[in-house]
Amino acid sequence: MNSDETCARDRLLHAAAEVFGECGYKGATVRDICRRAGVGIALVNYHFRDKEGLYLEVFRNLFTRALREYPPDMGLNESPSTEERLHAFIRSLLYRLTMMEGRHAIMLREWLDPSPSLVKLHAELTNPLLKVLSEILSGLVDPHIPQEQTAHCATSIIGQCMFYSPHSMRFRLQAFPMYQERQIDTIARSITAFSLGGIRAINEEFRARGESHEG
Amino acid sequence: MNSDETCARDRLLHAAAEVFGECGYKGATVRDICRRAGVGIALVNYHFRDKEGLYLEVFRNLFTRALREYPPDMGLNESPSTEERLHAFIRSLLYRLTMMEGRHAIMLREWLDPSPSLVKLHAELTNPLLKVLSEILSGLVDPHIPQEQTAHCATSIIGQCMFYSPHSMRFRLQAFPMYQERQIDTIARSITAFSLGGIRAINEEFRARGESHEG
Amino acid sequence: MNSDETCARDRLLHAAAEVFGECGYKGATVRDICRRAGVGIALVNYHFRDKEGLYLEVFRNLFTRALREYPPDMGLNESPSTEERLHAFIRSLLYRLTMMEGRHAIMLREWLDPSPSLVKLHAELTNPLLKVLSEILSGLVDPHIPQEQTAHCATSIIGQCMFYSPHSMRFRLQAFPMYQERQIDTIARSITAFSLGGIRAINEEFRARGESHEG
Amino acid sequence: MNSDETCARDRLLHAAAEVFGECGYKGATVRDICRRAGVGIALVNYHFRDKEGLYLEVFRNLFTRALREYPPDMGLNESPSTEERLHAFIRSLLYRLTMMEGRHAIMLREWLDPSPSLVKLHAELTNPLLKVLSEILSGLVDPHIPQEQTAHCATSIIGQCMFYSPHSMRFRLQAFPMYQERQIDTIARSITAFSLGGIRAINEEFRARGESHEG
DNA sequence: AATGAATGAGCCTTCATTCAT
DNA sequence: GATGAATGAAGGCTCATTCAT
Repeated sequence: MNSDETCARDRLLHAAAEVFGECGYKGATVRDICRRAGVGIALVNYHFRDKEGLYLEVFRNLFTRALREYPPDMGLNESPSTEERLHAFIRSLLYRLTMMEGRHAIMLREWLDPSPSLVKLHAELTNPLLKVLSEILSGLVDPHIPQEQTAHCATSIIGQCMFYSPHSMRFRLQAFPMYQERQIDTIARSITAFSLGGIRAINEEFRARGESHEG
Repeated sequence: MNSDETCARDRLLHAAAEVFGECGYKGATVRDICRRAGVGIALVNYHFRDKEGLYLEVFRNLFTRALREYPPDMGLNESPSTEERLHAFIRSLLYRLTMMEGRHAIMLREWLDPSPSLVKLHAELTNPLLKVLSEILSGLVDPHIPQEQTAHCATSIIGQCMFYSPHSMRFRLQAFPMYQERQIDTIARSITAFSLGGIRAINEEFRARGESHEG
Repeated sequence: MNSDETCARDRLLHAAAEVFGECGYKGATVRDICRRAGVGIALVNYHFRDKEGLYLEVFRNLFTRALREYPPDMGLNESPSTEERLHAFIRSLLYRLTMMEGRHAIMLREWLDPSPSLVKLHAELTNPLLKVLSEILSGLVDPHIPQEQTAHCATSIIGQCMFYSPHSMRFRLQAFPMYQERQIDTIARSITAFSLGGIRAINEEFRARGESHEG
Repeated sequence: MNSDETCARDRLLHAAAEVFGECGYKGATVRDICRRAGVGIALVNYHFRDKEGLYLEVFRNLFTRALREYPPDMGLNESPSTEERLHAFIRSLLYRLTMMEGRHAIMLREWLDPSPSLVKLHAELTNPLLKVLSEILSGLVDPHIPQEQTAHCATSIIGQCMFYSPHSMRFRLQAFPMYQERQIDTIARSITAFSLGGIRAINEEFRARGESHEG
């Protein structure tokens, strides 16, 4: 459609995001990507050196673009409460995951089943986000609770969000209905409430155990 | 070791579980599987018709074996409470996931990124488990809460467990420490407590909203 | 022609000898070789692992076969003189070179411009021949002549023969007439006479210089 | 170093001489040549029409430059003897071959294994040299000896020199020591002595045969 | 004079699959 | 029940070449 407007390099990135998302790294073929982009096969070697180089660039592009569009403090007012910050974090994560749907499914695949060669880049891009979550949790979890337990909470929260990915098992089992983009806010509220309740329970259990030890 | 004792078909299944687990469906090669199994290449077609047929059989085998060893009511006494049943469900799921680790990572891959052709079998095997969870949740979630919200709770619970899979992103980012097999019980307790708190919060929120509507 | 009689592996070797000889290693294509052999493309990988593996095997095959057919003591009677042994050596070398003509030109190419990966095998196969020549020369060259000078004589002899290769420059410049197989004996006699004269001259020069030093 | 001083065309020729020499015609890539020359890829087509055109030009350049530097009468005094002229011819040939070593190995490759498309140019450049050698030999070989036999002598002489090429088999087998540039004169003397002896032997043999026929 | 983005043919290799035994 | 020789389609990648600037 826009094969005459944008430059070939960008068309290649665009098509690669689609194909990698649909077929995964191994399943995608350079030929198919170039055909969809409407460019010669040799261009992937010319611009990105490799199939892997192309993949890496696509990944980086999508990740940063999604993060720019849906940052972890998305839609927060001036002085948000910690609960609001957690909600924003969860909501933005869900939005990013949803945004990747269809032509940008590559990111989801990478989250669910990372390619060995991309682990480094992945960690590089993801670690800042994890730090944000850790910082939010430090305002919710009892400060005496051991670090490990807090990490479990973080894992629980991210795990819930990831599992809503349209590429996860949940999507295919059809036991649960497919969710629409406009339902994301509902899901975000649900996960937030669920998680706040979970954290509260962890706190209570910890305090109860502490008292029984002391008493 | 037992390459001379067990029959070729079983050796093939064993080797296939390894290779599919290590490399994924696309990444695994029939040649490699047969080499590891110590059998001729044509045997895969002879016994399983296809690479896909072999994959399917491996999947069914591992799934049912894991389910036999760690059933969803694992370790429950005679008349368990609903909370105990949820804990048993979560714990058995974690054990099954962990059991598949290493030699049998194929299952985890399939959960995270199902092959299209296996969705049917997958649903066939998984749906009974989801029914069990639904039934457990029906004893914990306020009966007036809409079906959809209950489904969200189920999704949250399974999502948490899945995310502990050693093949998921969490495992590779190293922000969280790798867990040992003996730590599964700890994780199971944590997820159970977190989820019970989550469900309680969902219930409370629903009632609060209901009262505000009524009042 | 005999594509139904001999086994595929041999047909492949035969065709490869032809194509490598005509086009060189780089210039030859696996596709062309397989087409000429009347076999599928994957067979080169199946039997020889690589294009290089095939090349290596072709080389070894031709070399040993030529050596079996025209050994360096070809046509010698019971107690040959040293001159006769040199003549036999030169004649057999010319015969081997000529035998390679056409479909077996690969060897000539390898002698003239060795592939890096084959140097080892080449030396392995050639060194015994060089030892034979050295031993012959030790009966012709003055024993007081330094080793290096003897090596020069060996080089001169082999160089003369090699240059008659139908693939060498001489062949293409057309300043010299192409030689027929039946002329090999004439050429062998010429080179032998030339070389014996050369060795004699080297001996004389050495002695003359020695006397002038002494006197 | 002088990548900014000399014009692009010359830098291209220089780099091409290197790369062609190292990798041969097929092995060399236009991209590599242009990268080494520090110019755009399209320039080879612009200046030389073709990869082959570039090769041809490089060849002609090197050949004429070597011939200018080491002409076949190199270092001769006013009225040289025929033997001295043969020595000069051999010595200059060895020098030219050696000069091409390293950066300009292309010439040696071409002598050993000429590209079909260059045979014409090659003959054009080489034939005058062969005429010089023929003329020298006419002063050494018995005038009654048939033309063909004289040609054999010429072939023997050139063959000996060519075989000293650092790219020939001799160089790689390590059975003979590598020669240094300063040893060229020694080698030239050796080949000259060897060849004069050879020619003398050919003459003697011819006369002996003639007498036996007459007598 | 010179560039570099872009191309398509073609190369080597791999892979799942089959057939004769 | 089991083998392994043999296949063809397809994949990633390279290369000489051209075109617009």
